[in-house]
Amino acid sequence: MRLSLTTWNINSVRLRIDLVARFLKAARPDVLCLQETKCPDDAFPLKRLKRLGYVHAALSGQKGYHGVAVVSRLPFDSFTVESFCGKNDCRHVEVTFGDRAGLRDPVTIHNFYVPAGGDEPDPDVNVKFAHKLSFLDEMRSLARLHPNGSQRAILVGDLNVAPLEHDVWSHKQMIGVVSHTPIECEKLTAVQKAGNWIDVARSFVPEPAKLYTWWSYRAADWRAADRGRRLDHVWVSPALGDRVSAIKIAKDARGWERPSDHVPVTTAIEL
DNA sequence: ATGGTCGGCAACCGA
Repeated sequence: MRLSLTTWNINSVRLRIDLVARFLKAARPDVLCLQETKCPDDAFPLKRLKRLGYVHAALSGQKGYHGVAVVSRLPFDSFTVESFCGKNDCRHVEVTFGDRAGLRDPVTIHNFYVPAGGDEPDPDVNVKFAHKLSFLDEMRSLARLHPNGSQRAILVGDLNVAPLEHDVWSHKQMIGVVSHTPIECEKLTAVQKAGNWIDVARSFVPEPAKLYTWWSYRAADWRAADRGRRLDHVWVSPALGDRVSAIKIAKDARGWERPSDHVPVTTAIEL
């Protein structure tokens, strides 16, 4: 069986439900992982998604800020949420597909929304940056993010860090900008190393090719400037390393009407 | 070097 999975920071799922529908009709992934839903669970547009065939949902939302969700055409066996830094701010949800999806060997999917970290890259004066660094430290030490040799796991989401030199339009000009500072790049890499996670996008498109998933709203012409960053990631455990058959970054979605500043990233995995 | 734009929700906060 082939599982296709999309991660997308939607920046308000209610405002952009028509764009979600447009994407799902065209791409038909089995699983959609959303971040920044900005939507309490009881207001999540489930009916619309069900009509599109996504009848299973794992929601962790709240009013106004943050929020993550996994919607799926396949049933999952379980879902849980993890809290970080002593806050319940809806930045993680995890689902496991197994028997109910017809899988003998289960697969766990972690969907993350890492704190953006504010503007000032100094944890002593900026509590948001301190929170981001602590969040990454907690991710690194969380045992459930250390899949063992045979465990099949996927970690996706808006990790709000562009860790490699060519994950930003200008390494030199971005080195002091939150999302690409050395300390957060090191901490995200430490999360990846601690869990032996494979960076799927970079295994298909190695450096020095530029690769972005986000373009700022603040550019007069985002396409012409092309000052992007790779903030959205798909990682797989070693057991799935040679089973990823494709990855696609849907850059065209950035040009849709009233778009999110992030675009969908879709992976296909042979299970 | 600076300021530039969004969305939620009703004054700013978070991105």
